[in-house]
Amino acid sequence: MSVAASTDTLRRFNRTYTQRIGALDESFLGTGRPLGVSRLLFEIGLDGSGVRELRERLDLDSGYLTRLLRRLTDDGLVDLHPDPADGRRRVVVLTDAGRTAWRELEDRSEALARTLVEPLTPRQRDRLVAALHTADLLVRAATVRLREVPPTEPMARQATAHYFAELDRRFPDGFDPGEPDHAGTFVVATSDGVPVAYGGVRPIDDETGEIKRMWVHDDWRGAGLGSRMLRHLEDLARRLGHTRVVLDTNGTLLEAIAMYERAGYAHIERYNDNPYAEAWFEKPLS
Amino acid sequence: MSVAASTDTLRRFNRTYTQRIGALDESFLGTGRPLGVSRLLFEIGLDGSGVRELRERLDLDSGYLTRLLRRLTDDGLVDLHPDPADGRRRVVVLTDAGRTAWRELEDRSEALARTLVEPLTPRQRDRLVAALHTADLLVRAATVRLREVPPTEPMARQATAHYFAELDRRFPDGFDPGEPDHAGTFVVATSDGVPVAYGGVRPIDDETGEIKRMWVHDDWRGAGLGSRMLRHLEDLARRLGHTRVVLDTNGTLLEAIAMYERAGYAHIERYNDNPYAEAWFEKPLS
DNA sequence: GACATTCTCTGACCTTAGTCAGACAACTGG
DNA sequence: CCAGTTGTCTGACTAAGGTCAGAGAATGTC
Repeated sequence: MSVAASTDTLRRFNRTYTQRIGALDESFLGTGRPLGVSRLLFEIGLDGSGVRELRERLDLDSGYLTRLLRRLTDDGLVDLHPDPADGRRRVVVLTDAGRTAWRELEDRSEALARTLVEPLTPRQRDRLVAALHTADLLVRAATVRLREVPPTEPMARQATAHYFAELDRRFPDGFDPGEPDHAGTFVVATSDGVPVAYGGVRPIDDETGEIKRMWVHDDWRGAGLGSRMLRHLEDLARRLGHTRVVLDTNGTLLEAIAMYERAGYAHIERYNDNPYAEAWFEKPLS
Repeated sequence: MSVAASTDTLRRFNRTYTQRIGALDESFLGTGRPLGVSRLLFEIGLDGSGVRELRERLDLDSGYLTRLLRRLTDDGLVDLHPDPADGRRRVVVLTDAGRTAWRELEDRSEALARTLVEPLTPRQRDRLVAALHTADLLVRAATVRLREVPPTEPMARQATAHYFAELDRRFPDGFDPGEPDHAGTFVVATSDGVPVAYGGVRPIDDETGEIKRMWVHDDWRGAGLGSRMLRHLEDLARRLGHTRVVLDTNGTLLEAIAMYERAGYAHIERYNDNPYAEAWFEKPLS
């Protein structure tokens, strides 16, 4: 289906959704407390959370978050403690009252879902659930956030570790990453604060950039994330002044090779001495 | 599928949706103007609108709507004229500048849809579109609003007209509504200001209420709306002090009969002299 | 050990989004 | 033609939901 034909349905749905469920959501969850505070309370969760993490996840201004948390502490719903591992940070935990309030939110959220699902027949329910499940996956995939990171940042390290582990799993004789090599500019794709794809560009010479460490999370394969990351890295290489990109890969990584070919990469001769590489590609950047 | 099993998916989707698309929506549409004003502008549409209708559709406070419209007129985007048919009412029409702004919103909305759809492969797009289409229908069905109305109100008249027209179409010898009879309490189900289902309860005696003029819009059959209206009318009858409800119907209305049986109605003897009736039902109200 | 950075918090400030009561004009039913 | 209703508008008010600059402590880096 063409992009244009898809957007109609999407827009119609968006309208239906914001009008109906959005309104319901507010009337259900925002009782007694403003909606934002309720959502924050819910997001803290029964196990508590780091303030830092909350700020990232909810994308809030730090001053604003402090104030929201103030309201929750004033109401006796949460306690703030300094993080034992890092004295600058705080962690939030729910008090007993907070736990009760959290469960009440949980109940309301469940009740909201019920009012929506109950009028439907079992068959319709099945259809709705299947539809929403699909939509959820695809919407998540489409709204993943790509961000440049230094390869030494925790998120990048995590992604790299996943990448190496996968190579080790898939190569017949395993994989040894050797000395850590942090040359290049790296990009991580995150969803809910978890790395789901990764990759980087290392300059080989003025013209040429090399695409490195392309990785996509298992659960996210087939969601178009790989091609998206690849396009993103090509843009990055272009911005870095390169006019072509190259990459190497191993013959066992069939999906990757297929993707490179789909994306307009052409086979070339060996250009490096990477012992694990079995195929080399290049693509000119227009 | 059970209600409980369904709510998980729904809640997860709701979370994904409000977090991602909700946020995108704001950043896309709310540029320059607050989101509410933008939405209002969009809702007015290229053909203009009655203020009264806008208030109904968007469920806004009249004072608030006046003020929102003020901002749009101040910005030179819309003009307000008195309705020629009724001097109390106003109609809003877009100015040339308003039309331009409207188209820009349209473009942005389209662009938002694109950013969501574009990262997907054509196959995934198909899946997303199908899923959202289904979800849209079912969410609409589940969030229809039921409201008591005097049977003389325009909305009720419309629904009654649809009902009579359908009987006339389906009965072999047509249907003649005869003298208008407005006895009873009526309920209309509306979606986006259009009646989609209708029905009423007329007291026969202290114990007994009669369910009358049950009608569901063609496009909405099979969405559980009929059973929902029926349940609603039973509740209404209960509130009116009745302990049982009865109804009559015609043999050609097979779906209706099946629905009554599913809902616990039992066949009884003829209890009235309605020449069109061929089957009579009753149900005790617990 | 100095310097830059990170994290939380505070004060000052602002817009958005709404509610409520009442004024006033236009219409409707008897 | 009069009493009640409907539709719009105004004034007065409130809560929600932020933004921005900077202070001050804790930590990392050289």
